Amino acid sequence: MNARSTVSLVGDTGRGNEAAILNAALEAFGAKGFHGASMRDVARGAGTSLSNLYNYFPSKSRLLAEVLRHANDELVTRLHVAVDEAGDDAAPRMREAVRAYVRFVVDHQLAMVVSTNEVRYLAGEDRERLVVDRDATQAVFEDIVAQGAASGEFRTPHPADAARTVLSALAGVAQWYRPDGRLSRGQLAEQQARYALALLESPLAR
Amino acid sequence: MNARSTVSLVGDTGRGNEAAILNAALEAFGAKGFHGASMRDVARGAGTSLSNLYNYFPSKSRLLAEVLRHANDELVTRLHVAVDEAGDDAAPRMREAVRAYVRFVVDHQLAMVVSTNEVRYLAGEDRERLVVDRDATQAVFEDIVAQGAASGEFRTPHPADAARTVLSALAGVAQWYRPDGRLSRGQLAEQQARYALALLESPLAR
Amino acid sequence: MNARSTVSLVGDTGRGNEAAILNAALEAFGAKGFHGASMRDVARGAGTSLSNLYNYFPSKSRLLAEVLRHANDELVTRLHVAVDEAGDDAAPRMREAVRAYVRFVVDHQLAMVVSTNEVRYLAGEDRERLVVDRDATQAVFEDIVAQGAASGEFRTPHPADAARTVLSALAGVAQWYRPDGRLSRGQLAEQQARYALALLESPLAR
Amino acid sequence: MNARSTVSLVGDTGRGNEAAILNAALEAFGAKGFHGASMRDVARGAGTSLSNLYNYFPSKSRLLAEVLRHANDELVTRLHVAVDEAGDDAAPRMREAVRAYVRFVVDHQLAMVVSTNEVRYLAGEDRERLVVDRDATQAVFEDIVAQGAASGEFRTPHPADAARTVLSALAGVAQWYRPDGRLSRGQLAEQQARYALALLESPLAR
DNA sequence: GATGAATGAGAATTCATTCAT
DNA sequence: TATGAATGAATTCTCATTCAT
Repeated sequence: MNARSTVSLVGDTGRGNEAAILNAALEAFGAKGFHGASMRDVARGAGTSLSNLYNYFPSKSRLLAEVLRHANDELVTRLHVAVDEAGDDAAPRMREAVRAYVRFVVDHQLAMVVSTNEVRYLAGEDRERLVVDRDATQAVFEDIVAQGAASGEFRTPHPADAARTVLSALAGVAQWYRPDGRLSRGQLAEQQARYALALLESPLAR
Repeated sequence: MNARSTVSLVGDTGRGNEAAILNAALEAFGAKGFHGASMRDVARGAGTSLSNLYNYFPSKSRLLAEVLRHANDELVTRLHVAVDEAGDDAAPRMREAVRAYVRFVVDHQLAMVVSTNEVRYLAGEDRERLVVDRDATQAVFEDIVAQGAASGEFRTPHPADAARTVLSALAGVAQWYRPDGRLSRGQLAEQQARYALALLESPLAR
Repeated sequence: MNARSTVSLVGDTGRGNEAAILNAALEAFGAKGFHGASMRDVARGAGTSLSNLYNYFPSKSRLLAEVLRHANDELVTRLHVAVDEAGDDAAPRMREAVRAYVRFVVDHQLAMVVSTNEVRYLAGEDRERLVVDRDATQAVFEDIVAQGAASGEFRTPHPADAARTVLSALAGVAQWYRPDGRLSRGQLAEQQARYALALLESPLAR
Repeated sequence: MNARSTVSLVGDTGRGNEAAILNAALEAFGAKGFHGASMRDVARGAGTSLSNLYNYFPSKSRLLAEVLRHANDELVTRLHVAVDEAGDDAAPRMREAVRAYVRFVVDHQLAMVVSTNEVRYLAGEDRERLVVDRDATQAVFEDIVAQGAASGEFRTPHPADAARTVLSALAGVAQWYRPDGRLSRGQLAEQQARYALALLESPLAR
């Protein structure tokens, strides 16, 4: 069984409609983009009134910021867990990082798409906080590539550039993935892991 | 000297302000996104009046469509020229395709960014026409990978998936590239070519 | 004393500014026509902001539709009441119908004028609903004429055509009536009743 | 054969596109109303350019004025001809006047509809000139009714009021007439003549 | 927390009209 | 006479946000 319906990004936060609003915002921003979606769209999706939105979030921008924060937190957490459990060698660590990333895309594709497409509309502190989160994700991959380059497991030069390229390839997955596609979640993860290791010129890549 | 200021995508079309409007639209959509940019922004950028825009394009959507058409036409043309001149073997053909793509990104980064981020706001016929153009780009890479897989030059299985992944990596370049960056245009192209060939498991990849 | 200032068509609806907006719309459409009047005109007349109009009516068309619906509802109601109280014979029933119609014109001339001149700008469901209402008015007159033709009270052939002609004559009243005119409300009604009965070739017409 | 396609109101005026523009304006104003129709609509209908319209008519208002003048001129002329040929007695004169009016409606329904619905948008001199024409039409009917009332042919009191009512009934014809209707042009004229004479309480009314 | 009403700014688009050619 | 390009004002409608309840 391939299909796996995307699950709400945010679970109950113990604060009334907050989770419903965040999830509705994710859906609205995903469907129409930040500027294309209106607060009315979000309210409708959350099943509450327009003005009640402002009891939870002071502005549309902050709403977007919170949505993206939830998405990135979850991704970073999953990456760290996966890598920590992968032992000490670079290749298996990279393999697990890719797997975790792909699984996140499959579970929360919309969150990834919105995260990619709408960050640009953040400004000020919100933007900075997001950049930090982004960098944390990037750092996970960079560290592994650097480690592998040092140990000889990866023969690619310029670890940072290579890591960035691996991440670009992974980000692409969120753009084209369809839950009813040919590959299962596991197969997709396996495939991307192979691409990544090959790109990094790991002799272990099958 | 690395920096190479991005050049206007559209040259004089022989019809009054048309080129100025298209270029201003590209800039506006690039800076603020399709919904974030207003027709006033475009008019201001083109140095004409708001209402005059509508003597050239019947709607904001069609304006976006034309911008994207110009961008994709140019890219597809460049790809075909590059590949045609690259001889018969898959690896050099892929290398030239990647180089041409990267050069286009460097010359017209904004066009690539807008093309990637704003296609989703097209609808109806405009969208379909764009999809056709997109598929043409993808086909160039797929054909090369398939040829290389058949000849043994590339050992990666699933040529279509691999081609798509290469393109994702390339699309990423447009998102982070800065003209004042560390790598020259040529170095950047070279690097991406190496990543692509490695990813495709070409034994020739250094 | 003849003059009788036209009274607001719509009384308080229990929903904020709704009645004020409907009455302002009636006045604006009456003064400048549907396309000649702007939503700004309506807002100004209703003493509210332009955008607030859209909290009550989703579009200018729907606003027109509601205005016309109120007008026609009132007319049809008055006609039915008048006819029901007029006994069983066709001639007095026709006389009362005409009287009621004329009284409505005098009380709500603007509503009648707008109703006549602007229906054409309705479309879709709104138009259909209005046509139904219109037909109800026409049916009142047709039924009476048909009854009178059957009983011999009216000697005109083609009851439907004759009824339509009577209604045309009555509709004309709304176009030229001025409250400060020569005839009182009662005299005007009497006169029109005489014309109608004569047209229908009733021997009772004096 | 009933159907009789409405014929262009204005024939060649010996001045380039003038007739085409006037007829296109009639059609546009008829279809969408004065304010609902744009000069672009008129230009399209006339097969010429927007700006060329202004070589013939200095403004939209004047264009409307000219259209209405042509329509009313033709109607008044037809009425005078018909009445002059009808002998000296009031009843046959009225009959011929009604016939001529109905024939005009059938031949140029659109002109009548526009004439009725859009006069209100004229202002200043244009309006005054139209009112004069209107009054000429009304005078034709009033004179006949007055003559008949004096001679005893019509027993209705208040000749001016009665004449106005007859005209209202006739104006109604333009609003509902359809060329593919049940009645032929002749039958329609006959029927309306009967209604008019009956309304006027002429003993000769059959 | 929750709501409905309210608002000013701004959106895309259309308009009648002008002008240089 | 004819045109295409241009424009400023106005159009309908939507927006994010506020506020009294």
